[in-house]
Amino acid sequence: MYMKRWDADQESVAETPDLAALAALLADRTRAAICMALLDGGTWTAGELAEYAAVAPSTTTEHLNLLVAGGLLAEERQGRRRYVRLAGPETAETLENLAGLAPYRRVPVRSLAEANHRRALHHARTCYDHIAGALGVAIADAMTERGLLARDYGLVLTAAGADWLTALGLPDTAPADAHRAHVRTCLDWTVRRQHLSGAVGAALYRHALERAWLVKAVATRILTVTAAGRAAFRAQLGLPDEALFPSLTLPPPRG
Amino acid sequence: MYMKRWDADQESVAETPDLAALAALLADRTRAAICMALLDGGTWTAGELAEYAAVAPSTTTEHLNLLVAGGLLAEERQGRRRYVRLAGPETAETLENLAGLAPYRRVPVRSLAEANHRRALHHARTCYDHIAGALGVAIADAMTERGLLARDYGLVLTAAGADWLTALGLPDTAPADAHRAHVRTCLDWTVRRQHLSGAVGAALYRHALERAWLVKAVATRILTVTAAGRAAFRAQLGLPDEALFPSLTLPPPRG
DNA sequence: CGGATGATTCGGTGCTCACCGAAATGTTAT
DNA sequence: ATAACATTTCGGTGAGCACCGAATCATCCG
Repeated sequence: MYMKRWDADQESVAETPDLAALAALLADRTRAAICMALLDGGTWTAGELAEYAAVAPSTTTEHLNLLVAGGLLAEERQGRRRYVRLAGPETAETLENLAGLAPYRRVPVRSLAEANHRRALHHARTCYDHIAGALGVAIADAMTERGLLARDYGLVLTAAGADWLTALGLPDTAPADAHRAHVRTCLDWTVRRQHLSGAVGAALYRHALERAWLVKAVATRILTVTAAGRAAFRAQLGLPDEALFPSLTLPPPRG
Repeated sequence: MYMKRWDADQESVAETPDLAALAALLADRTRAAICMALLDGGTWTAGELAEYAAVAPSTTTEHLNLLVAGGLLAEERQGRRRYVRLAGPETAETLENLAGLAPYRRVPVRSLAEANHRRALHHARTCYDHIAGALGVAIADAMTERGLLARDYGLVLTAAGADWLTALGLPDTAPADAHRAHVRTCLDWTVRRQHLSGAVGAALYRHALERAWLVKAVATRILTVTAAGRAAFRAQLGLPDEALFPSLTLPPPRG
C-alpha cells in the first residue's frame, strides 16, 4: 500500500530562533565594543566607530553590515555618511543584561586620562536612555528607601512614588508603548547591582538633563553631576556625597 | 624635572565586562542548542546532551567545559556521570530574551513525529520554571483582561490578582529573593508576545503541576494540558479552546 | 571642475575553533 | 576480577572569519 512520504512539500520546514546567529554578532570583540559604545543611546558615524574601536574603516564597514543585517543596529544614510544607533530600547536592555552576566576582563590602563575616564564612567553614565553607574544605583536605592519604589511586592512605583514624579513635573509618564514596563531594573555591570530603567528611568533621565542636573559629555557615556544637580539630588532623594562626586567613587569590585 | 610615569604599579589595570567572551559561548550552534535544551529547567547528563545535539561525546565535553567555566551552566558530578543545568533564573531569562531578539532560521522537518513535537512545543512548554508557548501567552492575556495583572501602569499584580492567587492556594508567593521581580514578562520566541515569568509565573507553574493541570514530558520542554487542566483554566481564566488543545495551535508567524 | 573626505569592495593572510576518532580514565555492574 | 559504561584527553584536520591595504565609489567643498 502506498504511504505518503512525510518530507513532501507541505510542512517540510519550520522556523526556530537562531540564537547562535545573534550571539555570533556579539562574539567578536570589536563588534561588542561598538555595541557597548552605542549604549550611550547616541548616533555614531562609521568613521567615529572605526577610530573608537581602533580598526580600519573597511573592517568597520563589514562589522556594521553584519550588525544592521542582524537587527541589532539601525542605520540612516545621509550623503556620504553612515549613521548607526541601537535598534531600540529592548536591544539596549538585553545588551546591558548580558554585560551584567559577563565575566570581567582585565584591561591595561595606559594613561591618567584613561583612568579618570573610567572613574567617571563608574560614577555616572547613561545606559541607553537612563542613568547607570554608582549614581544610578544610589537613585534606585534612595527611592526604595523612601518608599517611592517597592521592591518587596514586585518592583512597582508606589502611590508615593507616583506623587513624587508628579511633584517633579513629570506628567504621569504616560504608558506610550505597552511593551515596555514602566519600572524595570537593569543589572549594572560596574557594581552588579540593580538600577532604575524602563519608562520611569527614562523619564527621570530626560528630566535631569532638562533641568541641567546632569550634563552628558559628547561621544562618551559619561554624565557629570552639576552643582544644581547635587542640590536637587540631595533635596529630593537625600543622596550622599559618595554618589554625587566622582572622586569619591570606589573602583569596581573584583570579577 | 622627573615626572612619575603613569603606567606604574598602582592602578595600571581595570576591569571591563567581557561581553564578547560571553556571547562567544552562545555563538556556536551546538552550544546554543544545549542551552536551549536546558531551558526546560531540568538536569541533563553529558551523554543525553551529546545525543540531543548530535555530536560526539568528546565534543560535548569540550562544550560543557566552556559553558560551565563561563558561568552559564552549573554542574554536579555523581560517579561517572556529569549532570548540568542552567546556572540560575537570570541566565534562563536572559537566554529567552535573547532568543526573542534572534532572527528565525528555517530548519527541515524530517518526520511526522518531529512535526508533532514542534506543534506541541509551540502550544505549551516550559521556560525554565514557568509556562511559555501559546498557553503561556493566553494565560498572561487572560489575567490582564480580567484585571489580575495591570499592564497599563507598569506590570504589576493587582489587588484582585493577589486575591486570585490566594484563592488558588498560593500563599502570597513570598518574595524569597529580592533580586527577582515578582511579576516579569518574557518575550516568547514562538509568537513574539509576552508571557508571565518571574516569581508569580514560577509559582503558577508549580501549582499547575501539583494539581495535575499540566504534565511535563520527560527530556523535552513539552507541557500537556490534562482534562482537569482544561476545566481549571476555563473556570479560572476563561481560556478558549485554542489555548487548550495543541491541535488548534497555529504554526508560528513568519520571521 | 579638481581635490578632499567618508565609506565600500575585494583579494589575501593568519588564526581560531568545532569536530572527530582513538585511546585513556574512572565508575558501576556482573 | 572482568566487563560494560560515561566521560575525558589528545592530536589532527578543515572551515570560517577578523583583519588589513589598495583601489574604487560617492559626496561635499572650494
